[in-house]
Amino acid sequence: MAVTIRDVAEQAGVSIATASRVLTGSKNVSADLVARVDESARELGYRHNAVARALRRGCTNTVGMIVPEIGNPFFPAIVEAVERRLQTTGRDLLLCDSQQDPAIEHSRVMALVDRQVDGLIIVPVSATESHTAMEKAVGHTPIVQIDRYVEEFAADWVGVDDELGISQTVEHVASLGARTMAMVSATLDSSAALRRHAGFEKALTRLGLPLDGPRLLGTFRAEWGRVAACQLLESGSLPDAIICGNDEIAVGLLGELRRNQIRVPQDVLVTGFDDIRFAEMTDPPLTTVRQPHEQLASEALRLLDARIAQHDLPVQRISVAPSLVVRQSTEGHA
Amino acid sequence: MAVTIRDVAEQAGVSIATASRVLTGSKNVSADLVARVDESARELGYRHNAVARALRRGCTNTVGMIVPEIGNPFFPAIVEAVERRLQTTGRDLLLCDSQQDPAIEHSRVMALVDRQVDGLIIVPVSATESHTAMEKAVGHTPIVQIDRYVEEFAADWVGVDDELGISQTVEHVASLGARTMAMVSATLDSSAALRRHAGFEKALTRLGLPLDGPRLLGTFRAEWGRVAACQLLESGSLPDAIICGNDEIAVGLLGELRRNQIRVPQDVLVTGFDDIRFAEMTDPPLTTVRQPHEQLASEALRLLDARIAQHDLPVQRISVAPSLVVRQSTEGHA
DNA sequence: ACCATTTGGGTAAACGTTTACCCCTTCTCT
DNA sequence: AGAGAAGGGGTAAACGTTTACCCAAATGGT
Repeated sequence: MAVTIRDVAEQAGVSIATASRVLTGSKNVSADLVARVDESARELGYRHNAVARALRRGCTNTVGMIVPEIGNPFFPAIVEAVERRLQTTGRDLLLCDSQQDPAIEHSRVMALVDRQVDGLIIVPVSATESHTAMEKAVGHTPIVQIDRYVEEFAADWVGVDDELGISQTVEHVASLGARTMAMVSATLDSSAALRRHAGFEKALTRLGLPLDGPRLLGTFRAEWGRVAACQLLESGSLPDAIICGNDEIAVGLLGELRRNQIRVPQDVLVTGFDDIRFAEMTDPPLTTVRQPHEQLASEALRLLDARIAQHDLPVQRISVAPSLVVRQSTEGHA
Repeated sequence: MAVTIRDVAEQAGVSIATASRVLTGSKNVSADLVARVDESARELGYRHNAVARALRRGCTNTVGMIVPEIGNPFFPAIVEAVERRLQTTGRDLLLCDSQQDPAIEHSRVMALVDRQVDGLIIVPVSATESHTAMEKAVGHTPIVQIDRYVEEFAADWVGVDDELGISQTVEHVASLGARTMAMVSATLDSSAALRRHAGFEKALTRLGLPLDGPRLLGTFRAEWGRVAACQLLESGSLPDAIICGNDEIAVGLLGELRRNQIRVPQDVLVTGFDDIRFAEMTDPPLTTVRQPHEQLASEALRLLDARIAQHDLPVQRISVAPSLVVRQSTEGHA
């Protein structure tokens, strides 16, 4: 069987309490006992039992995280940043994939609550349907939303200013002479889709550009970008620019355009959102909106830790400014 | 405070033992008590404490997983498959990123062991240096390696047959008339890099093709693919085909070739490995070797569960056959 | 009608820690 | 030298479950 603190104490000839004190690095224990206990622990290969400790201490040193789809490269980027940051404080990450399904999301939230995670970082699937899961969780554990948020529910959030991000792309392509624009994005379930869509409309209005261009709303996946490209092509006339809701869509769309001998940026400008790892490797490299993963992760954990320290803090919504990354999918138009 | 089983028992007017029996669905408890307890639990919003349960039962219903780099899209694909499969058995995933560093990997392994995970799924960073971490873990918890393995160490493994996969690409391009081939891959630290390299050499030998082509070994990242492309271009003469160690490398390489007006597949054939999500979206779409994620994940869990059930099972190494996916990066050569 | 068996449910121990509380030394200060 | 403080270390309770063990009642068979 596994060696416990009792074995260590016995071997060192001290009480369990003393062994514990040594092993947790408490003061008030004489140097020779520290040596004896440490020695015994080393000899026996003692490892503390985190489960027992968690039960006693009432804190698991674990943070739960739920993302809609690990396969979408934007989320691993966030997960990676969060995980790295957690490691520096000796905590681990319990990761769940809600598979874009509010019901699964709900069950994952409860599972993490049951596991007594110290806090929860969630990218809610839906702006409306993720409501109940959040509500349930919030009574049990500190929670912060990242990237997306749910409507009409007061919980911390940190994310990029989606409206601003999209405006930047719209203004950018407008400055290059684009007047007619299509948007290809996801259906308006998530806050991300909603805000990006809203940003698109507002920017067009502000610039006095026509509002009657196509709005193709599907999912945040490349396959949808491909399908949407087909639809645009079938409609007969291409707009001056296609603003995509994220990079994955743009990638799929670029592929389909290429297959149809449409040249980007000469025939149409294309932009994405997220600046995923492959955005600079597409053909042509994709103009997009960069999300600062590290900053998002660190802000999220800052918020979470603040709330862990004090549960009844006022709700904060931190939106960080994204930055436009201009690449060839909009350059060299002239 | 949180509501415990004691509260439920009190409210239902039964002993804690009975409440527990009801809530864990044991037999031997009368129908009306079941009703009373369930009712109380519902009323009070009782959730069992998984930490306490784990301590008592000696099993956490948690599986740990360590990958070298979540950012590399191949790993999220595996993680996603594993996680989905775990959900069906009510278990959760404790995910760690070893950041390609054996030292970090070692500390993550121990952290997961401390947390009493029921089992460990690991993609070892290095074929040699991950040895100590594995050795330590194996005494504590069932463990299965996935994708990569460590040398000279008997632990379960499931992965794709790397040599076979690479052979398929080599034979494929050879059948298209390629005689000189370069390999662009990662340094031979990991079993994946090793086996793919070996497969490359063996295939060339078997086919009687020249063995003196360039072997550029760096990392499994796109940036390295880009740099390697530069080196190949500077060397003056391009080979007939470039066999890449994974898709990420191929993506970076394709980008750089394009920038230099090298046409693929007309001027050179290019292949990848993994069939990541974006392999069919590159320009041109990438011929590659598909890894069956779902199958790998399910085999890994099967192995793990078998070993959880019985620790002293004979070690198994399951290699599944990969399949070549031919796309335009090698087609239309003629 | 009596014994043997089953069924239902309570008592308490156990899982491996941490820590409040207490006691005994050993200082330090007057 | 005596009182008080401080340091060191042991005892035992607690964290929230599950479950072995036990006893009482009910059931069934003769």
